[in-house]
Amino acid sequence: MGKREDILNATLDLITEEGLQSITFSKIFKRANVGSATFYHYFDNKEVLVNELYKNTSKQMSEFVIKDYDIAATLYEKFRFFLKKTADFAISHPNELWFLENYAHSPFISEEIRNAVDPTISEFINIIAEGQRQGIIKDMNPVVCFQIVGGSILFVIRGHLSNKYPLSDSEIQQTIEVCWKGIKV
Amino acid sequence: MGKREDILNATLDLITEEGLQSITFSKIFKRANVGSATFYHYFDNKEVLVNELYKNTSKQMSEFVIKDYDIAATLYEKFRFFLKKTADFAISHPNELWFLENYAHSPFISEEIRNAVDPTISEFINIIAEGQRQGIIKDMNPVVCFQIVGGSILFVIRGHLSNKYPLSDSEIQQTIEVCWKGIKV
Amino acid sequence: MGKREDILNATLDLITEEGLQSITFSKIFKRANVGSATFYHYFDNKEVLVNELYKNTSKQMSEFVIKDYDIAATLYEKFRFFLKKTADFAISHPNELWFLENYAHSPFISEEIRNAVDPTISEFINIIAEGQRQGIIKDMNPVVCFQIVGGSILFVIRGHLSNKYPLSDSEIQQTIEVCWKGIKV
Amino acid sequence: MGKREDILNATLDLITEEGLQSITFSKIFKRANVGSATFYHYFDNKEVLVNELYKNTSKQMSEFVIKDYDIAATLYEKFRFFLKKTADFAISHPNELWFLENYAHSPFISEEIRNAVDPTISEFINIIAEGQRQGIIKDMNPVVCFQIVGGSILFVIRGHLSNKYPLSDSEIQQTIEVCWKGIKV
DNA sequence: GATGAATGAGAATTCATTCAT
DNA sequence: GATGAATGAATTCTCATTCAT
Repeated sequence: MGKREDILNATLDLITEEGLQSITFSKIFKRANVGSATFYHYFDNKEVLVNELYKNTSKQMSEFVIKDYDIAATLYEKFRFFLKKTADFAISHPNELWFLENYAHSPFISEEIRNAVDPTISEFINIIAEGQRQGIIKDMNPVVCFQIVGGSILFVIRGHLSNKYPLSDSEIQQTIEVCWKGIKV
Repeated sequence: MGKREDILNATLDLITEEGLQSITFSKIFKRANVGSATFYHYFDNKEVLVNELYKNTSKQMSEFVIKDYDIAATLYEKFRFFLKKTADFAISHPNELWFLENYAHSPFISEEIRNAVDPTISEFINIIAEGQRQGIIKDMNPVVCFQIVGGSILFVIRGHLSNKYPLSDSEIQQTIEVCWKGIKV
Repeated sequence: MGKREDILNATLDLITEEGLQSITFSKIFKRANVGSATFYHYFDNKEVLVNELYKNTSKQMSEFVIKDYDIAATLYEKFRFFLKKTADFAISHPNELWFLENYAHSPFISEEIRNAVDPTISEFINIIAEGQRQGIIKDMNPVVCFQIVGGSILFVIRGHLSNKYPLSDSEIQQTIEVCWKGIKV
Repeated sequence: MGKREDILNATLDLITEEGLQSITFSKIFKRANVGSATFYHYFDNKEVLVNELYKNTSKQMSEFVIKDYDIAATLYEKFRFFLKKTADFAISHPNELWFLENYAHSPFISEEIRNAVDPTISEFINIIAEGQRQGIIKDMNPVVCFQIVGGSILFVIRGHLSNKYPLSDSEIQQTIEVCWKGIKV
């Protein structure tokens, strides 16, 4: 495992423990067991680090969600699959989720990276569009539709992570049902 | 208008203009026309300022949403009202919204303030519970239900604010319809 | 009891509790229950306060030591009296003592006040000079002689106050004996 | 010579030149030719610096006094030696002396450092105890005895440094004689 | 006489970044 | 490739003092 990974891991760990605001480079150096100059060997500056981390974490989430995706499943099953896997990731990786949500708006994240097309999301949006073509899902901007169902599932997890309520699998299933019922014709 | 207000206003203005990351105290002092020590006369430190601002902004949103609330309206109308007003606030106050979402997770915000009960949200949750009692809305944890519909509407706005798509009133109405259809029996 | 006294008392109290270095005016204002401007009504600035305190405390010590002075006593008895009373004051007013010792060297104390003649000390030095005239005490600069015996007694108390050793009356008597034996012919 | 030494030296120089009260960090940085952050690389904060300086200065005095100590000398000669060297140090290093006396009582100096055993003082106290064993010096707590003679010599120097009187070698010899006569049997 | 909000100069401290090794 | 001592500009925060009431 290289120093570069150490730095990225240490940064996410620290975000987890102390919150985004209070992170300093020297904390990262100490945590990653890395000299300060070593950092600059791998990352030109803070911005580059954060962008890299954002890319990494995005990819991690994307790959987690798409894993075990059954291309032969029905449209409804695929829809359920995406939301369920998203919920699973959010619950098991709360800090990654939180980092992604916060930094997506940050001036640090370059336009290019923020707008990069995520293949998993693309596939999900394709599924929605396909559903619309088949007359199963309501006609609307499929990206808006994606935001509707994505927002629902993520906010339900958020509420749970903020200790507003316990969350069992049945609530998650319920949420997915609500989403499906809402958007279907 | 006292210096304390000046400081709070200047801070929010600066967040609006420059984003959260780049704000420094000296910028606040200059903007508020206030000596540095004056700041510390009113706020013990940065944390206190941010908490105060969070309380203020929460209240602002809460009051914006509840304004013109018609207690005599039907349950469906009330539901639509809350989501529409939330969307209106989000669109017209993007920086306030972003500040609230980001800082809600920050270690700066005290547990006490984070968990404070918002009367507008309470009323919305009550409406949901009332709908359930009347057999109009599906039986589920009303707070979870609130997160579902709130997440939908806010994510739709977010997507718009991130330039993913233009947003006309008809998309907002559509979103509200999806929410209602999803949760009703 | 006037505000002026309150300020002086509060200042000495704070020196006692927190040490000289860490005293600030706002602490004094709070402790004395006095507005900041009230302070400046009585004392032009910090220097004046410290000088006033120095004068006050000097006088307090001086009056404590001279109290019950028996002008009819023998020279030896008078000598013992001064040293014993000095020791008594030092033990019972450690903070006053410490303030006097530290600030005597401070640039804050004006030359005028630092060099002001203390009547009690004058009387003690007179006693020494008288002893020399009578051929009882060794011939030397009486002020130097005063420093010798004063230094002895105060350092013995200091050592005690610094917890180097317990101190009973017999050690004090012993110290006085040493002083007397040292300077007598 | 490292930066750490530079900082300590600059601090002592400044105390010597300007007195304790007026020292600021930026003066130290300039004098030591050191960036501000460099200071914090070596010393966690002001307190640590002052403690370190206290240790250094203590050691300096200790080494000055013990220098040229003749272990073969008679007890009386040793006694004279310690007092004479103490006086020499006090006269030639008034600021160091004053720093030691003032800061010994300061809350800045940690208990541990304040109570550290000085080998030169230990040796002096041993000499006193040895004199008592030989029946030359009066029986009393040797530490008290040390304070008696130390206080005498230091107060005599103090009086001189405060411009109360000129001081030639003969007054110092006289003072040492008084001390010896006072404590011997 | 008494007040305390307001101040700005300046203090201590932190930070991202560089450079010689 | 790896290091960490060194940096100075920037930042947070303090302080003695003033002024309008």
